[in-house]
Amino acid sequence: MAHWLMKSEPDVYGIAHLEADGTTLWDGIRNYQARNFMRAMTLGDRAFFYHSNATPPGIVGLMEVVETGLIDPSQFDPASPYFDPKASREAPRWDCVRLRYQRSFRQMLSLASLREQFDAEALPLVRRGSRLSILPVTEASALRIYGLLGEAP
DNA sequence: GCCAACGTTGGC
DNA sequence: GCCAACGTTGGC
Repeated sequence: MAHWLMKSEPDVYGIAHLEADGTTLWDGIRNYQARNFMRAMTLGDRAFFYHSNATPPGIVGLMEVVETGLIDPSQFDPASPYFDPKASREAPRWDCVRLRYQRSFRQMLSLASLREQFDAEALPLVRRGSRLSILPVTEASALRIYGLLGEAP
């Protein structure tokens, strides 16, 4: 069971939306490195839900991977902002996973706090200018994150 | 609004 | 294949 961190803007799709929906398709990822991390996910993996473009940005909750290897349907939809004219049903380019809401943490763990606790090697998220919307989290870093939050793993 | 990081595109 | 220009993400 691996840990990941996945970013979403709370105004677009925040943890409150996921809590209401129960599960969600993590679609619209159009970055190959992020896509490849999704491909590496396995059932039962955990993902920290991170609010980006928020004030402050930070980790707000926890999700579980419940389906893997799904084709992202938005790439075929001309009306979608994620439409990709280079993708076809015969040769899809983007896939995604399904995530289930697990819980919201009692407090947010802000990026500023994470920067006090981790260097970029231990948690690449804290690197200045980091843009990747999906990142792996080592088990050591995951345990420390739970500890800082006062939450059980 | 500015800037850092970095992927993509296109000219050659 | 190189590289400059451009676009996007996202923090501050």
